Amino acid sequence: MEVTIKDVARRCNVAVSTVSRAINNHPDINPQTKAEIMQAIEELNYVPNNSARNLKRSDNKTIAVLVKGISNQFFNKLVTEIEKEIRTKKYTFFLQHVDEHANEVDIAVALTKEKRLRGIVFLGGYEYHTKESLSQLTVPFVTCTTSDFGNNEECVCSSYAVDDYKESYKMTEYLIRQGHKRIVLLGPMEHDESIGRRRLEGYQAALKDNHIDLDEKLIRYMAKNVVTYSMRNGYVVMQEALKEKLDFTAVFAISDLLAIGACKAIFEAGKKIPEDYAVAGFDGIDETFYYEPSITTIRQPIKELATSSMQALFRMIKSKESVPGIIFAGELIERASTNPNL
Amino acid sequence: MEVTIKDVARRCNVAVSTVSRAINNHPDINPQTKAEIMQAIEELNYVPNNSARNLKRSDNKTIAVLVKGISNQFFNKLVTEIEKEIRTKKYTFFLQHVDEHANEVDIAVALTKEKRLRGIVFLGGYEYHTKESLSQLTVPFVTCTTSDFGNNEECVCSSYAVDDYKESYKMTEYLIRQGHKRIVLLGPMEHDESIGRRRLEGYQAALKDNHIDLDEKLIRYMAKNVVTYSMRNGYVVMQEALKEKLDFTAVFAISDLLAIGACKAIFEAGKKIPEDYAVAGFDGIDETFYYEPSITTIRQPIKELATSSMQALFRMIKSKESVPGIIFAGELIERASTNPNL
DNA sequence: TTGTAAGCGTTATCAA
DNA sequence: TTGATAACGCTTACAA
Repeated sequence: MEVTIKDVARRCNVAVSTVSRAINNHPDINPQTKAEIMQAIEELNYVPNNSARNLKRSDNKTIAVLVKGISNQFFNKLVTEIEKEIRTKKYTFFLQHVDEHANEVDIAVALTKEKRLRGIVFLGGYEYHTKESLSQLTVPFVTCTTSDFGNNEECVCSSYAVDDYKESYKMTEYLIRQGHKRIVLLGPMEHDESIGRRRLEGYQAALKDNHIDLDEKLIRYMAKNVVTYSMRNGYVVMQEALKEKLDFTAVFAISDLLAIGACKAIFEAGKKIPEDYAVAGFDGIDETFYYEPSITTIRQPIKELATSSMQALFRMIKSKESVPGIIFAGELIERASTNPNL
Repeated sequence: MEVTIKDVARRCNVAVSTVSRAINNHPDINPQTKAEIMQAIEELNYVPNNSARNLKRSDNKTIAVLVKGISNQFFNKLVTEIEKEIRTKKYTFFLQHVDEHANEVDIAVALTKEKRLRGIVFLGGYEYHTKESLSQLTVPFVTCTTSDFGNNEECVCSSYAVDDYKESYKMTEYLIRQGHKRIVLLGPMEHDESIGRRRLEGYQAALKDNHIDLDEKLIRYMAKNVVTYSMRNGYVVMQEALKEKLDFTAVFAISDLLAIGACKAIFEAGKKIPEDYAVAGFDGIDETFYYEPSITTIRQPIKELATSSMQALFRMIKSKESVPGIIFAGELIERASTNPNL
């Protein structure tokens, strides 16, 4: 059997409450006694049972991170940063991937009860949830990379993301200024209501504002039955477009991984980047730099996204009041995939 | 306050034990009563408190996955598969990254007590641990991608990995047969005692068996102060080698990410792949296909690694007896980065 | 088939 | 400063 607080108490000839005081840094304890207890704990290799603690304590210090959809490099980096922040604050980090088609809020509600969460981080996911489901979320939460969940006046929450519409607009306009008029959009799933849609809208708006007629054929939705936002998806969709002999001079993919897949399809068709087709992505993952040619992209500030999300979450856990979120600026990084002079 | 089992019992005019029987699928319960209870649970939105359950139950169904060192695409894919397996079996998945320089076994021991783990999965990590520290591991564990932990007769454990030595030997020999005699090894950290070392040894052995003198200058250890096994590390080390005007015709990187970094450095130096330098990697991540040119690599069977590890772990949790591990064969995938005809 | 009650390992309250 | 003890929410003998 595992060693418990009782064993420690027995060993030191003190009551369990005294041991508890020692391990929890209570003020009213004799330093001498405490020292002895800590010594015994060391010797016995005692580690408090978390379940018992959580059962008793009101403050079960665990934070869940729910990642919606398949996790890729971008999310992984974000998660890694978040995990660090959580551990630094001595909270327990609990990660769960949630299926593309599942309702992350329902899962969060159940998880909160089951694990007595203190806070939740939502990564990715849809933007709109009903008031009813949201009001069931009794702990503070932050949405990261997705601006917010819609009707959430009653919740303690905050959100941290770039303005997907604006950044997408920025990239499209950049391509237009590079002289492109026929820009393929490697876009979201059809009927997407989330960040993918925002990016699509930014593209459309930029074209319009620059008096370029929107050609629906240039909008290529993500392939079904292929992982969303993946290299493979970009590859498949681009192959299709090339096979159709679609007329275009540039590709704007709404994620870097899609962009990489598209590049491969283009190379396999015997074309050059950027001479035949310019290619740009979105997210700013490291791969874009290392690809040959390096790929133009919008860099999302991952570190800032992670730290400010967590800062807000911890603040809300303390104050039980929502804090204002932040819209971060993305950075357009121009590289050789859209500019032969680089 | 959260709704508890008592609330459900009260609502149904039954005892808590009856409710417990209902939620735990005990046979001795009136189906009618059970139905009513389930109905009430639904209505009250009741979710059992995990901590209380775990405290009472002997079988706290959680499995921890410890990832050593920074996590990259390769590990992420593996972890995702493992998470799926764990959830399928209705276990709780608990992920923790452990620092490159920390002792993962010590962490596992503490975690086991704290969270009452039923099993552990070690990903990456060093190969040798002392008998004493290992004997403290009271729950079954599997090591995945690292052959084993050395002295572990007393543990309930198993291991799943490719033979790093052999696969590395295979790749080196392949490059030799392609006509290369001066092959740069983008190798492990200096003093590495883990898989990196195995791969280095495989390289050395292949050269020797093919009567090629080993030139120490061709062995490039990983850069310190840069994330290990990362694109950046390969990039930096390759830049260095090129600046030295090192004489070589091929590069064998002991990870795909290193290989990609190396490719970039080569391109930036104005050289061609594979015409000037052939490049090969190790692991078989998707990026190697999408890179231009596609990169020759050794594919590790991620899916099989994950499923067989977990199968073994579950079996050991049941039987409390070690099961034999498996050494998987890697697959050499020849691509354009080493063969201009592809 | 159901209810009663003990106990899992902690922390917190109260009294000493 | 310390100790005894109730309680946290659940499972499980055992009794009914």
